[in-house]
Amino acid sequence: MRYSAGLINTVREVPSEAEVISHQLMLRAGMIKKLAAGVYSFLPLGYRVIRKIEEIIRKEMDQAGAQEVFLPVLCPAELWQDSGRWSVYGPELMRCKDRHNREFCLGPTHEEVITDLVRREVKSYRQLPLNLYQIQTKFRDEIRPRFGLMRGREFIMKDAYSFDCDEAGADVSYQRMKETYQNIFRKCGLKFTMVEADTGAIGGNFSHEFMVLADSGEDLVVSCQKCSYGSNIERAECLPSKEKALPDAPLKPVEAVLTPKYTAVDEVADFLKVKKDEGVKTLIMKADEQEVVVLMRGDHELNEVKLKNLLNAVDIVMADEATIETITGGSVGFSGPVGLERVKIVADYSVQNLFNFVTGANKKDTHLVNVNWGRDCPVPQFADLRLVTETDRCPRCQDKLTITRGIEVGHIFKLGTKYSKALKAEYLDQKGDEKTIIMGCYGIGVGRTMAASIEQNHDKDGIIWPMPIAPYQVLVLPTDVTDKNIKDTAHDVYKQLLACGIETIIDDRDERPGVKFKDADLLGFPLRITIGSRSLKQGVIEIRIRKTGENLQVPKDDYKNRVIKLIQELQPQE
RNA sequence: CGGGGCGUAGCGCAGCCUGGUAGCGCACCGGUUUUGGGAACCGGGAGUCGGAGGUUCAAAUCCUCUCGCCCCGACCA
Repeated sequence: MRYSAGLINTVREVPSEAEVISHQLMLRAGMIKKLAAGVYSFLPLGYRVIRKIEEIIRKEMDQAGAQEVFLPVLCPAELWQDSGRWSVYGPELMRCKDRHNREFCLGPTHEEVITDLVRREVKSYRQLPLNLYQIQTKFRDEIRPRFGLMRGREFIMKDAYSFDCDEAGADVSYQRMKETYQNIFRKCGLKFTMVEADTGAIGGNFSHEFMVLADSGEDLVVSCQKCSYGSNIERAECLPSKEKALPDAPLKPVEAVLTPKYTAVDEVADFLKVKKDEGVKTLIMKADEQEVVVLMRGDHELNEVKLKNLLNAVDIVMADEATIETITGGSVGFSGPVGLERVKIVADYSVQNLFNFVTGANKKDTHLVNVNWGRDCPVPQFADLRLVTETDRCPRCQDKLTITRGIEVGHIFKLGTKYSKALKAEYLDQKGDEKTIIMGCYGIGVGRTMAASIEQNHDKDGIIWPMPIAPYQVLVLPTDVTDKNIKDTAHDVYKQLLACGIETIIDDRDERPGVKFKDADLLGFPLRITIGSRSLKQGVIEIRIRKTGENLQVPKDDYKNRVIKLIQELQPQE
């Protein structure tokens, strides 16, 4: 590729729309361009990266025995009504109507479509197991598209679906995808970690996420320093807190204390001279329009996903002021469990062992001290409802936990029969009995993987592409194309490398060297060969490694071998 | 959807408060000199000032409405 013939426009200044580094660099490198919020065009260099990631995915998926298909983006509403998700998916589903007023949606994921296909095609156990995948544009009308390719409303996703006769087979399929995903991300040159995850709107029994660790990540990843335990914080289990021995002395009588204007746990604890973990905070939530009171220890945070799963709710939000006042009869900031009737109360395990604790009085500017379960308020339902913190211990091995930010680039689910049952995807087994197919589904965000790679591989000068997904492996850079000797040598090197099957681009623009060096760094090609008067005089070829900044001077007759070797060395190690 | 911010040339911004010729830097086009880490000078093209309505002799500027975009929360590959 000749640079001068390419559509490559780099920009010096950071566009104001970009917050995270991958977004900034992709815009500055002219790899993507925004058309609308969360909707991006890929320009030639950017699209080359996408295609490289896609090819790695295809190769690994095919090797795992999966077959590629291509499903429609436009999906009829009926299928979604059958699965029940037409109403559940909410405004995130891009809906539209055709000229006959029939309803459709733009596929945000394809369980319905693929299950429909399979139920029509598969009749016998002889046709199973099956793993079908596609790489395609998905649509989700996200409330807030963010961070460029990281969270778009239109995005490229690889989605795969497995179909098995029984649980054992489904486990094998799941396991195979788990390994395949690790291969894919490793071959893309990413550092990642696999964690347990919540199943969310897709549903199913259990799932794993593949996380690229990066500060800009939207997820929090909990991992054990000792064993292999890793989990999305949404799912991370909390070990029950150590039991506090009940006091020998009889429980103290409840007392109301004036705490004017103090609503925050910190303030109340300070004011009453107690520790934060000696108080119970009371959250009034709405779970699908049903009010529920949640009790947490003062120093803990609610994990909304756990609450959602406990209540089997679709949507959880904080109740508004009016609702809180109706339920508690008091003002916001002074809620407590005492005297609450006719409302569901759930509490985190950590408050189970508290006694003589502090809580709101459901009365303005008032808190209660020495509250005790049973005596002063009903004993609520206890459950694991809180967010893990770094002071918690690993639920598997009791060692220390760390919490880091991560970008979810892949997610695999064991679905079970959620969709096959709803859509009646069945087969006949050996005995001729009708059985429901067991499913799994497996997603990879292709654009997000590209963004995550940049988050992980960049420096102050720009992108540093891992070799396997770089738009070009080598950039040949003549410092001055008006010098015939330099120009001819550069073109010769360029042709030689192409002849070796190396993906090469030559910066044949009539620009000053500084401009070309800056662009080379920004665009992030792994290897750069500089042809200038300096190296010509010395009779050497100069190879620069983007990642390390190392400059190699190699003999003219050996440079091809060196380039080939360097390309190999820069491949991810097995 | 709630909270905050921003819409002026392809990009980054000034001008708005106090109404009166639409500006700067980068990028782009032509020219001269330059050429190993974002060159200098000369000349040039490019703008419905997000949109609609209003106030006014006069609106980028004041008022009302509206649309878009970005950031913080709920969603997720």
